[in-house]
Amino acid sequence: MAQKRYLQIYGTMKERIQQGVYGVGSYLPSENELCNIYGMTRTTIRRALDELQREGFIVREHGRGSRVLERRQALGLLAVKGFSEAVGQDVRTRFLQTPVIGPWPSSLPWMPDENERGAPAIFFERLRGVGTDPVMLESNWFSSDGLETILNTPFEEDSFFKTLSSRYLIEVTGSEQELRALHAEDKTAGLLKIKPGEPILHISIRFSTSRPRFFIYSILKCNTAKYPIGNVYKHPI
Amino acid sequence: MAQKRYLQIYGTMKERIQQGVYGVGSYLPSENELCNIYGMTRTTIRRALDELQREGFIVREHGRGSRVLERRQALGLLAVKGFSEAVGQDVRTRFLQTPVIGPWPSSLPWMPDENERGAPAIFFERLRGVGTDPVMLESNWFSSDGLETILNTPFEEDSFFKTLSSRYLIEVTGSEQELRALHAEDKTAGLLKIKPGEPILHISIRFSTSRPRFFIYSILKCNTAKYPIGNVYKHPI
DNA sequence: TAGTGGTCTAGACCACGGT
DNA sequence: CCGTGGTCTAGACCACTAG
Repeated sequence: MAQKRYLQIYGTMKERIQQGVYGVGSYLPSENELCNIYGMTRTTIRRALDELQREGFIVREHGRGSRVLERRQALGLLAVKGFSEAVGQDVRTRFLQTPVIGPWPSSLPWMPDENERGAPAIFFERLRGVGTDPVMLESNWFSSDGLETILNTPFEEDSFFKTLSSRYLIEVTGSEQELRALHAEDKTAGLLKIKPGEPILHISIRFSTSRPRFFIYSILKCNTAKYPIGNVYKHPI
Repeated sequence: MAQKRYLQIYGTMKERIQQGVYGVGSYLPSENELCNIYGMTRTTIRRALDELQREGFIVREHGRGSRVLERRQALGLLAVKGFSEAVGQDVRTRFLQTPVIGPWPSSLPWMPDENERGAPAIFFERLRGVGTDPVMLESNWFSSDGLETILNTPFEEDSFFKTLSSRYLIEVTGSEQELRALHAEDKTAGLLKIKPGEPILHISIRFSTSRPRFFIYSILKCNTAKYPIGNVYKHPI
């Protein structure tokens, strides 16, 4: 085998996207067409497209096709995944603010669209720590439209996403993130027990969901001095 | 369909790993055994295991099996992928130090093992920028053992990884990363044209390769003020 | 050599989007 | 209704590990 077949098609498609043969916003040939063109089965074609999607070159749209995405201005270095209760064993959570109705924040990398701003936001805030060390301040916003009842009942198993799923049948389908290193403001510094101005890692996330035009916005402010954010990754490609 | 079958098996295996039914360092039942146990085909089983691997719960070992990994001390929030020339279009690179023989650094999250320290390190450093803005200082170390000839010849297409691959047949197979927000030291601040003490995002990476016990260590110091690190991710699960 | 994971084929049926 | 992507089956052959 000279090269893996899914790598051939992956490389070809990536090249053509970068060269503009398949322009931003346009659709790739359908999976069945690619099968015929390249003489591979759908499994192999799909494997290549899966990786292109993971790297943010395309999105698959059920019933429509695979659309070419705009390359982002930010440095595309990290393939980031969502929450998925990935925090470890010893993590403790304390509510600083249980869900309340409030205004939308002004400091997000993504502006909530008109549809979302039609209803006020629901906001909640938690402090997460390992043992007795506070390490992360988590702030969350989402549209109250249709979710007012979440104000009156506690989360299931302390998990917001599980509650969304089981009570409202809303599933997280994707996320978009930005990482920044910033000075800690006084409030954050106090909560994380560090000096104001110390560097803090800000992770801003926009979760997309199975409910159209419903997003969840989160800002995580992490003290990485003792617990850096980390992971292992084995390249599938 | 009550639930997708690959999600069933994914959830079951994840639960058992977290509960210690499959302890750290042990091997999961083989893919064929799982097929029989759960009455699914290998494709479906493998899809679940693929995701567990992506999230860092297991590693697949060709010819041996799927081994359960230790959950890391760091907060496991990001599934991070490697370089893969992911930096954008306008990115310019300037060598601050072309490859030279030198001592191993002392400030890495992972200590090079005895085998690697048997030979001195090769070090090189680059400044990467978008247009005229410097945004990232990249420092790299790896063992000189068998790679001395890399000192005398420029990289192919400016890419270290391409050079490794074509000239030494060494491929990157995985990476491990840690993210920290830190104060900029004077030297870094000068190069990135910011004030000393400003917050800087440090990304420490250990690349593993197809050559056993040969790793590449990188530290990226990023000024995220203008260009945050970012990405999109569509959850496959 | 036996067993494992890695790649690939050739189908099937379903859910979704647009006509 | 048809074409799209999403899930799944039932095989095949290969490459790697270990006894």
